[in-house]
Amino acid sequence: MSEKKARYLTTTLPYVNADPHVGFAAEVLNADALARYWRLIGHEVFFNTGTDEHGQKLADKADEKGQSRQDYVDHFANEFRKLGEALNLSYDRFIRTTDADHKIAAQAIWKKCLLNGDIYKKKYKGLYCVGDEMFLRDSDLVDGKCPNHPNMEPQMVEEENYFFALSKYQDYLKDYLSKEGVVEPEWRRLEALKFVEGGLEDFSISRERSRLDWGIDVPDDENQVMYVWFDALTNYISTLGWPEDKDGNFKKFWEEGETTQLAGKDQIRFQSIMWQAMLKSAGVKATDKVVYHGFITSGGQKMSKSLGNTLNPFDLVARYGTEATRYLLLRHVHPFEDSDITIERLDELYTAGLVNGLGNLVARVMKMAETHLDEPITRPEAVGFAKEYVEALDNFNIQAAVDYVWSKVGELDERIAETEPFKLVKTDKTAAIKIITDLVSDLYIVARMLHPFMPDTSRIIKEAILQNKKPENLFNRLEG
RNA sequence: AGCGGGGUAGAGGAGAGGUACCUCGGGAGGCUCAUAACCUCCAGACCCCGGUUCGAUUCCGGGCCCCGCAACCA
Repeated sequence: MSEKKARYLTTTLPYVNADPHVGFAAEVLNADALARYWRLIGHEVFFNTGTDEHGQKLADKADEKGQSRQDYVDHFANEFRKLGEALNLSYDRFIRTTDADHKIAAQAIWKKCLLNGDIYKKKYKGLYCVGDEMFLRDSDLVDGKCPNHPNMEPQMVEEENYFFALSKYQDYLKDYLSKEGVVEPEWRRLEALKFVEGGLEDFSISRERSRLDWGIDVPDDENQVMYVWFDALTNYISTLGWPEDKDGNFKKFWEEGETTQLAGKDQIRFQSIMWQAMLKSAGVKATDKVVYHGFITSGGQKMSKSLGNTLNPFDLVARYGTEATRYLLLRHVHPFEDSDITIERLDELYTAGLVNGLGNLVARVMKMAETHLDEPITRPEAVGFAKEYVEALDNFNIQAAVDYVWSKVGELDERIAETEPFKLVKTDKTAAIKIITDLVSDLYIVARMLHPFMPDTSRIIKEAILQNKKPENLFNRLEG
C-alpha cells in the first residue's frame, strides 16, 4: 500500500467582535467533514482553525467594557472554542493570533518580505473615518461622508505606514491563478484572475501606534503596529510551527503535503491574491487550493441583529443536537452558492431526513435483525466507497456526498417494502433471514459513509449492528 | 458606472437543442418490520420580447428583476 500524501486544511479565522455566526459554523463543519473523510481514507491530516483577535475595534470594545484587551478576546476565543465542542469538531490546532508563537511567526514573515525588498514606508494622506478607524477611498464616500457614519465628518489625516509591494507580483499571481484547481469553484478562479489583470495596488500593512495599539509590533519600529494582513493571514503557517518548525509539521503538511484553505466568497482578494503574494515574497510555497463558499441568508435577507433573523449555531445545537446540526448545515447549505435557511425549513428537513428517514430506517432494520437473527452479522468488508460519494467529496461538494448517502437510505426503505421480510419470515424463514442480513449489511455501509458528517451517529449504528441490538431512537420528534 | 453570478412546480436545488429530474411540502391509495414512520401513485414549473432552428425552457440579442463584489462582514 502506497503512502498517501499528508493533507493540510484550514478555515479562515473569524474576527472575534461578535459571537460565532452560523456561516462560520457551516465553513468549519465543511472543513471538519473533509478532515474526517481524508483521515478515513488514510491521509495524515492537520486541520486548523482559530480566532483573529487584534485590531482597534476590539481594543475599543474592551476599553468600553473596562476590561483588559486580553481578557476581552479571551472571552470570545472561548466562545469559539465552545463552538468546537458544540459541533464536535476534530481540529488539530485552535490557533489564536494572540498566541506567542504566532506573533513571532508574523514578525518573521514580515522580516522575510522586508529583506526581499517588498516592504517599504510611505506617507499616506487621506480621509479617515474615526468611526471605522479606516481610511476612506473616494469611491467609498457618500455625500462626502463615510457610508457607515454619515453623521461624522471624515478627517484629513496624514500618516506614514508600511506598504507591501503587491504590484510587483502581478505577473506571478497571473501565473498562479492560471492553473486550474488553485481556486474552487472554477468561476471564482476566473474572477480572481480578472481582478489581478485589472491591476494591483500596494496595500498598507501597518498603522501608527497612536491609531492602533492592539496588534503585533512591527519589527524594529516602535511607532508602528501591524495592520491585519501580516498578522491574520500568517496563522495558516504559524499554526504548523513555521518558521522554526521544531516538530516538522510545516515541512510535512505545507511543503510536502497538499494544502487546502476554506473561505467565504468575499475572501478571494485576501486568500488567493494578497496572501499568495506574501508567501511568494517570503519564499514559502503557495497554497495548493482555496475553496470559496457562499453566504447564508435567512428569510431571503442577510442576517442582521436589527432584522432579528440571526441564527446562532448554539441555538441550532440546543434545538436539534450536535449530530443533527451537522447534518442540516452540511446537507442543506449549498457548497458554493448562497443558501437561505429558516427554522421552519430546518424543522422540516430534520423531521424528513433524520426522524422519518435515517432514524426510522435504523429502527425498523434493527428491530427485524434483533428479532430474527440469532447472532450479529459479520462486519462487511471495507471495499472502498461508491464513485458518486468519492467524486462529490473530491470536488468539495459535501452536500452531494450526503445526498448520495440518503439515496441509499431511500433504497433500503424501498427494498423493505418490496421484499417484505417481516411477512416472509412466517413462510420462508431462510429467505427472510438472508434478506434481513443483507439489509443490515448495507446499513453498515451507510453508517460508514456517514462518519465524516455525523461521527457519533455513524458509531452508534455500527455498534448496534455488531451487537445485533436495536438502539434507542436516534432522532426524536420535535415538540409541537 | 463597472465586474461577477443568477431567475426551473408552493419551497429549495439539478439538468438538457426534441417540453424536464431530485428533496421538502400538498392530495389519494397500500402496508404493518419501524419513531402516526415506510412504499406506490397523483396534482403542480422552465421571467418577458425578439432571433437562429424542423424544433428552445436550453443557443444568440434585448429587456425586466434578484444577489454578490467594489481592498478587514463567515
